[in-house]
Amino acid sequence: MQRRFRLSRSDDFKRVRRTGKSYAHPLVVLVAQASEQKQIRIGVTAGKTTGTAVHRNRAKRLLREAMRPLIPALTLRLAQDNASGWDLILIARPALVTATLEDTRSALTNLFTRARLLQSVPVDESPE
RNA sequence: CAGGCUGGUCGGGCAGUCGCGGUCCUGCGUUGUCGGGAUCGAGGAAAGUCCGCACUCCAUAGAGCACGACGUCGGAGAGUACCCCGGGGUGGGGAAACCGCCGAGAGGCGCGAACCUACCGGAUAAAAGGGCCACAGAAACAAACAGCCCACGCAAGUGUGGUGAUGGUGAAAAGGUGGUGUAAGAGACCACCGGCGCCCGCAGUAAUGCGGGUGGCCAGGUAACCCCCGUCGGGAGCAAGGCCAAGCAGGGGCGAUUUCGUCCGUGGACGAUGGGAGACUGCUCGUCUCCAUACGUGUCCUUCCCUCUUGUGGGAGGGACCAGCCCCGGGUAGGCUGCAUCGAGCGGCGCGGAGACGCGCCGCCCAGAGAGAUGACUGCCCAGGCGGAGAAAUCCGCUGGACAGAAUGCGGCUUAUAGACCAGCCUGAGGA
Repeated sequence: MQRRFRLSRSDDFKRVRRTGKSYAHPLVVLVAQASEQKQIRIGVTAGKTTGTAVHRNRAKRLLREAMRPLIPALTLRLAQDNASGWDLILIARPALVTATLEDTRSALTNLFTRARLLQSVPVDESPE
């Protein structure tokens, strides 16, 4: 996931977490808020409860790697609906440390479907 | 071969696909949140933050006190970092890391290799003091419970005195054995042994060791108690610090009161015209937006209540507007820098040294984010583990890699760590 898709400013994080709408999953929590900018920006977070620095890094890398192939679908839908952009925050939960890439990806598609950012799940994956 | 000790090394490898960050180069009818290429991209502990140094800011005439840390000897690090003086050096001074490294000594401990020593300054000891020593015990540094002895009080018994030999207590009760001596005893005295101090000699750079002489000095321990002696020590930290700097607030300045028409009527509304400011836009034109001097009993919008001619008036509340631009200093958000290689730097070879390490030559340039890059998947292989087959070599299957993630740099320490390898040494057993 390239840096240009990332949410990086501290103020943005605060704003989204305060006013955005959140969706929970055992592995990860999604917080979403519409923005004026015509693009998707994603912030990835792992708190102290996730574990040590190694575990936090592992969780964030897993989320970014799982997120990467989903970005084209999200931006496509953005173009179709001519809708506003979205600022998203993904918050890792402790169980994510032991999860595989496949687990993480299905968790994300599940969350995006529930948040109505994706219309249907991709072909060979199903939300749990 | 088994068990053990010490030191060191490594801590998965290769290939492919997809992906991320830095640096450099490069392409363009498209200058991009663009495309292409090259190259580099975590650790031995990156961790804990227990310390030292560099670096930065603050404080600081000099000296001392207080407080804190440390304490066998020699060496390496290092005559380095750093400080001082000077125009100029072959100049002067000179470190540190909560006991780090090498070697030695002393004490302790283990069969031994080894290991440990805040148990290595001082308790009369280069020189001076204070405190404390639980329980038990008569008494813990001054002392007489029992016992022993003598004298006196007639005696039994008791009291006064002497005694540290005997008993008991205790971690510890004043060096041990034998003798002399004595009322009984005691280093009170003597011989030998042990300890301590002093003197001399020898060995060693030294700590210290050995030998001789000498002093009855032998009345303890504790300085991770105060204290004394010696040495060292300003404080805070990269969120240090430096530069730039939206917005808001502050200070200063510039800033348009045009004309005509219509309507209500001492002033306004609307339209036109001209004027001012900003944006598009670097400039001209043009277009668009805003402004009309005004913090007032202002204008506009709106909610509720009363009046009630359903329109007006009054009251209470809410919202919007009354420009814009320029300059100034301080400075918030934010940005840039510090910050990524030229250093007590790393690697190789040679030489010197017992070693820490030093010298010489050659080569190298080696991560750098700021919501934080170094990852994911697949295949093959490898150390190791488990199971099976086999007399064995070996083969087959399954499994399989810990602790852990840079954030100013370097150094010391501590802690975590699956497993593997190498070297030296010790003990025991067996063989030649």
